[in-house]
Amino acid sequence: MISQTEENYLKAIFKVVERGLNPALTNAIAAEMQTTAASVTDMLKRLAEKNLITYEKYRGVQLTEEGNRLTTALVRKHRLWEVFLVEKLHFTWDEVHEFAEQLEHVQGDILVNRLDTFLGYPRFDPHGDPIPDAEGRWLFRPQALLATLQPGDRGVITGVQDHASSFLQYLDQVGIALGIPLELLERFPYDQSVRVRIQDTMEIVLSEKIAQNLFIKIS
Amino acid sequence: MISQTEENYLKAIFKVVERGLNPALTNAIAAEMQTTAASVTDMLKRLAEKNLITYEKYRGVQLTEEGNRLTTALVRKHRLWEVFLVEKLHFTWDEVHEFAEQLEHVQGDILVNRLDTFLGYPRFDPHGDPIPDAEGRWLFRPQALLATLQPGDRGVITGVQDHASSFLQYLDQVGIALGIPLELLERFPYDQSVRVRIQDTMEIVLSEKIAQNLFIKIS
DNA sequence: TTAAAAATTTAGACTTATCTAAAAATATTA
DNA sequence: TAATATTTTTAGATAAGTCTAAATTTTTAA
Repeated sequence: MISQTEENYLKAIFKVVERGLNPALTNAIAAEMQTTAASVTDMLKRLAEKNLITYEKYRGVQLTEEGNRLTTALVRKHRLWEVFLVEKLHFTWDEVHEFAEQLEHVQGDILVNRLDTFLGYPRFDPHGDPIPDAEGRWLFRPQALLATLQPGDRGVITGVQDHASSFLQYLDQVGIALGIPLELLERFPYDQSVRVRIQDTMEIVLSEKIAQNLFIKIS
Repeated sequence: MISQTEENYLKAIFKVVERGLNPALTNAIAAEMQTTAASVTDMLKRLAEKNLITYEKYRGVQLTEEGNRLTTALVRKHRLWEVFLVEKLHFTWDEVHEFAEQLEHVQGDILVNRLDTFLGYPRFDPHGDPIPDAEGRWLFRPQALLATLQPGDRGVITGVQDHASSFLQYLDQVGIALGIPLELLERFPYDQSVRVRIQDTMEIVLSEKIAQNLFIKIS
């Protein structure tokens, strides 16, 4: 058996690694978990004891195969519940995180799989993140940050890197949502902000920070 | 804040009281929670400290108004999730308890209320138990145990007292489900078993134990 | 009404998860 | 490469929730 706290640590390690830090270091995990390095060290010993991570003192940790399997299942649950919350209960994409954080700890593979069926086997969550299937397989799609596109590039908005409510609400306000066509018109060298056309009609200017957090699938 | 364990104790107290023991005694709560009397005593002190129960040493406990409000909300959540699991995810009525036990601990009033709306404001769960509304109001309906009916009485099956899987699966097997018409044909004095007609067509014999756990709304 | 039985509480210990403060190891930079 | 800064671990405490065994209170029955 694995506790909810242990599950949260596994996810934190997964996120740190996903962000490019591999092996994941104690302080990075502590920041992700919003706790102290001492608490993290304690937990890393427990997780290593359970063979969910490999842990080398002062050198950081990596998920084992079993740790990876568990973490993938967690991410799958989290994202499927997010789809449920948005599509069935009509929450907005900035409201679902806290609920999904709780729902992901509900145990029982059959429940997740029935939920998956009920939702029609979605492969991406409301933020555009991929949802692994029941066997833990990920479906990645080619996408690039808006900040890396060149003027003239066109595509469709496929995801967000930052999940902060304030960011998502801003996107709602300016009319940006997943699936919307977008064309990069020009980049202003002074502050790296970009002028884009969305929905093939409206033109708006987005700051570099926004462009650094929007994923586009170039067509 | 209230922990999941505290929530489970509140529900256990609620069940013991519902069953007719008021105030609820330590041993009855211990049996319900499948733990020791000593652990229960510890927890009763904590719950009394938080003003969720009134606790008199050696004399048992009662829910306070606040304790009752919290417990009602828990029962509401549990039963609404059961409806979701049966109606949307197509689980059977004997499969839903364990999942609902976990889902009921997910925090956030708005989530429960959205779920209620999504499900169409059901007032009874898959076992026929009433679901309190968002204001904590219960809707009771007149119903009697099959064991208390007289030959010639007719009605509709409205609920089960026992929720054990084996009982529910037996009912499935003999064709008994909520909403089905039933007529008591005769009671055999030897063992108090009953012969009934269901669906206005099929005749079956049910043991006294079954009759003691089936609720009928007499028409 | 008093002795025995049953129920309940207390005492003390254990586990998980957390913290602060101090010690140790690693990394950085002069 | 030696001194300093940073990171990480250890040591020792605390709180929640649990347990067993012993003590206490209440109930039952002779």
